[in-house]
Amino acid sequence: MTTSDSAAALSLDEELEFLRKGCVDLIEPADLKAKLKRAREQGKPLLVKVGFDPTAPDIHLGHTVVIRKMRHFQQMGHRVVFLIGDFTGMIGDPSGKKATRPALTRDEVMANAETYRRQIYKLLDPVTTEVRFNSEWLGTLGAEGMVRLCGKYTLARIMERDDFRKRWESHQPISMHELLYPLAQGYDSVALQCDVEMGGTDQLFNLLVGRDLMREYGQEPQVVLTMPLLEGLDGIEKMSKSLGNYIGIDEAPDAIFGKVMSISDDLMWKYYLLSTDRTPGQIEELRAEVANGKLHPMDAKRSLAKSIIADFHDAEAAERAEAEFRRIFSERQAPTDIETVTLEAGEGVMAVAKIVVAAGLAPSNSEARRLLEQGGVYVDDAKVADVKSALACTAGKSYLFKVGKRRFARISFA
RNA sequence: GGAGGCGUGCCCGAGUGGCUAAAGGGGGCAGACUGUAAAUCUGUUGGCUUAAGGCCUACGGUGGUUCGAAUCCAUCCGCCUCCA
Repeated sequence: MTTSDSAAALSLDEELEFLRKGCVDLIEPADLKAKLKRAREQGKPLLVKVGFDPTAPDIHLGHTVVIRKMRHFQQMGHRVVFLIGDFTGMIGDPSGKKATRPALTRDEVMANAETYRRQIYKLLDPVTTEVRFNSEWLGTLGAEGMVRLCGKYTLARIMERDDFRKRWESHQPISMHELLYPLAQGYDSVALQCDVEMGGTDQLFNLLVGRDLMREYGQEPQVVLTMPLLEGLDGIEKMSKSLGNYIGIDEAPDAIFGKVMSISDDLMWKYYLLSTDRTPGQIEELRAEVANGKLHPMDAKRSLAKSIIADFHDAEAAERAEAEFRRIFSERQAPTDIETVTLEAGEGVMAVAKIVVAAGLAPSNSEARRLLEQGGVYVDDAKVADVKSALACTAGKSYLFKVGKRRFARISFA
């Protein structure tokens, strides 16, 4: 995206400022400065690590907050390790409530890694990004190694972690292996001899354990940097695939545009801050323009949507998505590309409700009837509110169906 | 090893024999309005049906008591708490 020779152009303090922009925790700023200074003097880039779950290769906008920060480090000429936690993933995730997930096979892990690569290179530089797997060192650690590792830490310190403590106090179960999770993650930093580890703010504890363990192993402790968690489309819960409130990096431009437009006006500013490269100053300017009426909030949101699409696709796709959105929602016209559904022709007529279901525009007859009753069904631009309506279904007949706000289909009988 | 508690629809959570497809909230969907799939308000939210009635499925699993069970009993499974 941006040139990576900019490091040379910045002073040490400017580089530090650039890298810490947007972060929540930085432990410790002085340590980072010292590391950056040494990197310059010795011409040896820093090693920056971020861990990812091997089972969920669908990257969404929430993940890109920290990935974007990884890119910032790359732009400053540092080394970035995209660590796939294939070993820790096999143990099980502490935050997961349900049963331990089945261990992934080697092939599955590799396939997921490929998916990750394809997605992260939309933001990261493929040449300087190193993809690693923590089974590389954790898998060969063995029971003895694990016991030794446990010996480096105490239960009291593990229990300092907020969610463990709360679960303990409210008598929620904590499995033994969950206690091992922070240690395993921390050991990753030891194995890689990281200079910096990043993650969401919810990762603060785990990242700090890495710092402690590195000291225990006689290494210089890593710098810890956390990024804010991005709320999902609902504006309340953190963005996640399981909650369905996410924008996937792989989604079609039209879908991304619509989803961005659906966030609240308030939330838009946080997306600007964490999902674009605009500076805080530029964002404040936009905000002021909206506040004093010079800029319509919808236009500000449009720009945001385009910026995000341009990152994951390209500027042209962003323009097309915007035009399509205007068509469908502002002008209430049918989209340009409408899926054609061909149904088997019959004698006589077919109930509209049945057609809606047959075309996959509603999951059940009851739901179709409800939609009709609520005035959500249009056939050839005319509202059909009568539940009993029917249409000729002889061969050659064709209708344009609109169900709800965004489901369209051309239905033809053959 | 012992004692006790819990398991309800997408989620949370009422409900202790019929009036319960099951209160209430969240989420979803639809409509109005609009500046957008913002905000707000309203409606709706198991399935099938010849749409009027009616039928089927559902309150962890399985059996049972009863004219009738989410509600009572037995048993199994899962989860939790306390004592050791």
